[in-house]
Amino acid sequence: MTEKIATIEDVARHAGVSIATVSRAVHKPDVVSEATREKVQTAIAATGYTANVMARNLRLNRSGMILLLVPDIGNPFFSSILSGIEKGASQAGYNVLIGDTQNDPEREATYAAYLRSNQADAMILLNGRLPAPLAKAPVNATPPVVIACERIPGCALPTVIIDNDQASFVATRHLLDLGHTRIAHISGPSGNILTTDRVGGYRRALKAAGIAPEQSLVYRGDFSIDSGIAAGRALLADEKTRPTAVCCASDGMAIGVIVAAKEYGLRIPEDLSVVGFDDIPHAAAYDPPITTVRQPRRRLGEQAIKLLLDRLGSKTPFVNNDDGPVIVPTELIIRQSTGPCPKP
Amino acid sequence: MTEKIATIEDVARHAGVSIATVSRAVHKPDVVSEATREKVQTAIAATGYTANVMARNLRLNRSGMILLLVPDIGNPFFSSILSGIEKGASQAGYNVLIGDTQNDPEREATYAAYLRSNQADAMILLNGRLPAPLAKAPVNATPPVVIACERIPGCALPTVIIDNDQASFVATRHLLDLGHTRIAHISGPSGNILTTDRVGGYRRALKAAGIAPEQSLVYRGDFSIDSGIAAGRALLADEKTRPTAVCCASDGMAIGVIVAAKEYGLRIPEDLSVVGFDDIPHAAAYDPPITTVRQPRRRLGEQAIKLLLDRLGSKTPFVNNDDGPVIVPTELIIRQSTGPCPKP
DNA sequence: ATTTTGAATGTAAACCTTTACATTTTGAAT
DNA sequence: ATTCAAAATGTAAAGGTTTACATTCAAAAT
Repeated sequence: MTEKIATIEDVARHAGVSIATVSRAVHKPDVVSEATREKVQTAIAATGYTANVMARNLRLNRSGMILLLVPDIGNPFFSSILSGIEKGASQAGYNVLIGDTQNDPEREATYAAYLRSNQADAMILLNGRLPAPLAKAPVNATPPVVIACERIPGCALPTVIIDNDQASFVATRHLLDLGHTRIAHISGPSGNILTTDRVGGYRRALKAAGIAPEQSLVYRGDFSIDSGIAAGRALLADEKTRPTAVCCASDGMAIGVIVAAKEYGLRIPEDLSVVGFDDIPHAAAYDPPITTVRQPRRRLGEQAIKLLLDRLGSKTPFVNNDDGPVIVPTELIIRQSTGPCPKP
Repeated sequence: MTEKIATIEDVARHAGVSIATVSRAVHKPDVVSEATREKVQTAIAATGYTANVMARNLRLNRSGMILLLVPDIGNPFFSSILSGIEKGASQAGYNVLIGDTQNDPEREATYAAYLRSNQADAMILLNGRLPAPLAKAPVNATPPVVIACERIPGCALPTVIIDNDQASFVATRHLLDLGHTRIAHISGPSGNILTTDRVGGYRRALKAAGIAPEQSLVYRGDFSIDSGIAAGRALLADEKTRPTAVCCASDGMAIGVIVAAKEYGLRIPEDLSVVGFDDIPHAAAYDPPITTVRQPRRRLGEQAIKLLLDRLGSKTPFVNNDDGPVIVPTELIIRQSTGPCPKP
């Protein structure tokens, strides 16, 4: 039933040459005579031969696989990054294996083991945490790992990120410029470096404007729409203490806040201004279109894979240059979810 | 520098046994004596041994990889399906390699070649098209392939889908029940089976209500928000011929239509009713929340991987049972984007 | 004491490549 | 014709596993 798959030996027999010659005809055509090369080509076509990648990789001691760890593949934020990475990788002859870690350290560890077991040649981390087995590695061992999106403090591995602190600063200042003074911030989950950095930028902007940050105006979410709704309901419940503007760490949460605001009968942006983060496609199509910080997601992915391939190719050790992480610029996209502070 | 990675031989030496015993101690513990098993365990721990998966797979003639072909990883519709598949696969010890084909037949062919070259043990197709190399395969050869989401007409491979015709019928009838008679349909790209089936259900519902389908009320999109905006602008431009309801083949396009409708000053649902398809998370959070056909996406994924693993395990040939494709039920979720037909 | 059995372990082949090295062939230079 | 160099090809090892088969060993049965 299962038709036997042709091996290099079948091709060799068919072409009347040795297996070494077949291999050379394929991989080093210039070292083989014109006539033989053709014989081999014919034989390959005749047998329908495809090299057994597993055997090949075993011999070459590589897997041709790049492992990509993402916290949540369901988040559309990652998909463009991913496609940037995928494109670069496949051009260089690599496949991208996506590991959806769901923020589970155990899953991270499992995937990280792929490096040791030769299932992956390199790894890109989008999840902001060094898997345990890697963290334990000796200092001078530099695993082929690149970090993107979420920097890992104290980790010297090559990194490509945006300046989250600054981006959040700019977003908050946009609201300040519109005259808002009671500005809330809906952050990511605690322990997440994005949370730290973006809350930091928010506070810095307030302080720069001479406003004392209030603890009660910072609310934790998890980047999802639902967490934005919950945060919005809590923040906006009390008419007296209600902020006039909210700065969110994701577009999803911004949408959630707007949903909650509408429940309270608030108009956007007349009664409440809302800023998002990421600029996912749905941000522009929402009602109202959402002012947000655009992340150059595709570029993030492209830079990450570039950094990785450069290092893999050049045998330069996997440590950051002295210049530190690569930082790709963000842009505040002003749409219609933000407006002047309402007069009391 | 690069610390030598321990092989099974190192473990054997360390434990004072043969490599065969090491292998057995790991994979067939019951056939090895208690004492030896412990010696081996100690040796493994001491050497930090991890089996070279490549060598192992070469020997076992498997790759442990399931290839998943999706037309567009950026479409959030796929992510839940994906996570359902991933979960089932990893429980069975498989990895999922995602191939983003971008609807490019060449990329599809490239990925399909992975099956031959032992880079993947099986394949799940979400892209509605049999890659060329597979289509050419002899009739009785049944490659380990499962089809999900988009059925392939005339293809006997195991398939799990929703009843697109019926779902579209129900969505359209919902609008008819509300008194609408001028109902437009925004479809997927031509050549896509989803387009055929959903347009079919739409027409069937109209006919059942005694309404003659109008060609000008069917507009092609590509499932994206932008294509929905374009379709909406075209459909709603002329006040005289404007439909009072639109049935869309994706939530993204429904959102696009609403964006366009608002440009014309139309209120949803008072002036125009809109139905989506898929029930992505953003559908419920939109303003207004969108009436849509919920696809049980996670279940689709789970069923697909189940079908695949069953076949892989049982050596049953990869053809559909006589019962035909597995059909998972859909549900019309009625929200606030649909309402009674406006009185003229 | 000898044979038989069964369990535990070892030996070596096989999986399919790539490639260093050895050998043969070719063609030019003597 | 002979020699030599270069080009083309072949041989065999290596890569790390798993496993069929062979061997050893201890204990039970005779």
